[in-house]
Amino acid sequence: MIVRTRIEPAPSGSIHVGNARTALFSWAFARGHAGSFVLRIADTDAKRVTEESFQAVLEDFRWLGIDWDEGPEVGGPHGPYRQSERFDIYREYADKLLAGGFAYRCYMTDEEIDAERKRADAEKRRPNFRHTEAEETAHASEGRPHTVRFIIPEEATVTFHDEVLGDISTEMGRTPDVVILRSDGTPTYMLAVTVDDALMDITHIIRGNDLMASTPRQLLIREALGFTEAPVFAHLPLIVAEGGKPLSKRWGDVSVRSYRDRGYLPEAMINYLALLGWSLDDKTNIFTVEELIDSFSLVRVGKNPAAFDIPKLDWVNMHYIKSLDPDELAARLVPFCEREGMDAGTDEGLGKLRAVTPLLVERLKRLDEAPPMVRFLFDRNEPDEKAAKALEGQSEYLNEVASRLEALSEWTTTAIDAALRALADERELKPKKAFQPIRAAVTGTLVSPPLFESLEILGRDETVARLRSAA
RNA sequence: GGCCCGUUAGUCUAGUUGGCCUAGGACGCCGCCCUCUCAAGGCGGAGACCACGGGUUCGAAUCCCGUACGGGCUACCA
Repeated sequence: MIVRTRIEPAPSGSIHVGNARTALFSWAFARGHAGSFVLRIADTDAKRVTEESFQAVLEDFRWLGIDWDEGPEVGGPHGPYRQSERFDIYREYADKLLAGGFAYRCYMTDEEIDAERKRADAEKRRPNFRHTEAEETAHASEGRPHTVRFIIPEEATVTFHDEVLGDISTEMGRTPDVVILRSDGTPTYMLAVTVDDALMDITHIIRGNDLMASTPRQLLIREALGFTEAPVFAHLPLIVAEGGKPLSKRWGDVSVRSYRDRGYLPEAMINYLALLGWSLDDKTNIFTVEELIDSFSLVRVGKNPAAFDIPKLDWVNMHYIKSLDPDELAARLVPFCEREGMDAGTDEGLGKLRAVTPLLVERLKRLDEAPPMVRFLFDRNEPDEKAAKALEGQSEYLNEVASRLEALSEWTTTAIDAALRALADERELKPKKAFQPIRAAVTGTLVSPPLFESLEILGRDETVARLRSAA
């Protein structure tokens, strides 16, 4: 059997980290089994889907390094891969269901449906949305709009095996007949996903646990449609916020894009996401995508929800930042610096960044932390409040520092270091007392990369000029 | 209300067939060291009666039952 997995995102802008994790596992599973990974766009509710949000989804996957063998832009033998382009197919299957007596037209208005739901609830039974034959003919001749509902056999107990959760058995007695075609003739998720998974020969349906409840219904539809071979199911534990609450916008940023914008590396996101609900072994925290693919297995996926923990993500990200070589890091820093108004994309700008990266690499958790640290190389900024305070009454000292630096025979970190320490010794100043005013004068802040190295990179003329002007 | 799922430290987890678990690793936290700021790094530490209550067993985090708590679904969203 050739393994085929898929991810089916709804294109509502940048993907949710939970979807990214699901995609990652589904993808890793396919890759690890020399199978195919299909990207299918769940845009049956086409009204609010924009081209922009569709592109955002593709871009997020590309950024993460998750590629697809079949799907938008690459095509494939089972296309099209946007459900909005497959409506005819779904209608055809809905007709089959109708013809086979597995579905019926429901002419009820929203009000009627509401009322029936309330009644059913009070009577502790499932709601009934069907019509008598007479009603149906009447409604049809009036041209009343209708949906198509799939009949859930009341006595059915659906059983399936889940690779993560084990055997699941569900009694369908109170599950209402499910809408498969909306009144405008478009299919719902329940129909589209079932038909597509079957038609596209998906062998392993790996998806979020929130969709587990829909599995029995999909199995029933599948069976009614005559698709005899059932796929393997694996429902992944949900990713939640601290306290086990749903990871919603309310909690904070949940889109992949927002993490990208804050300077998380794609390799770090992949690594961290893989740690949510899965583990390589009892002690490995850091691994490459290749290692993930090689060792990923559904058996090792946990059952319980995982909380998204930013501090740990930061730690993983820091690890990957450290592993970048200086040129690579400098290049990745450019957009973040430009965003903050620095002229970092030029040869000169890149040169400055390249020079400081060795100093930054040990102190960045996120790429977006770099701009404030390197700003002094691009602008002569006004001292901030704390820096201004550190400069008070330091005129004479700063002028002396400037003179000493001017007198240096060579402009190197070692020479600067020696000169400034010598001066501090002469004046019996503790290092901190001696160096903070200089840092304040030159960088405009009390927090910067190591001082002597920073001065060397800045250059003698600029350093001296800043010292004199702050004095 | 109904159907289904889950429950190891603040967090992610290891714990595959019950004994090597006096529960392992990581993040975070605390302390010390290093130190020109901020970090990083090194060393050490606290933190879990394995949700709770019953069983089964010579022996249970691991098996069974119940309870509590949490979550998902119960849409003409996916």
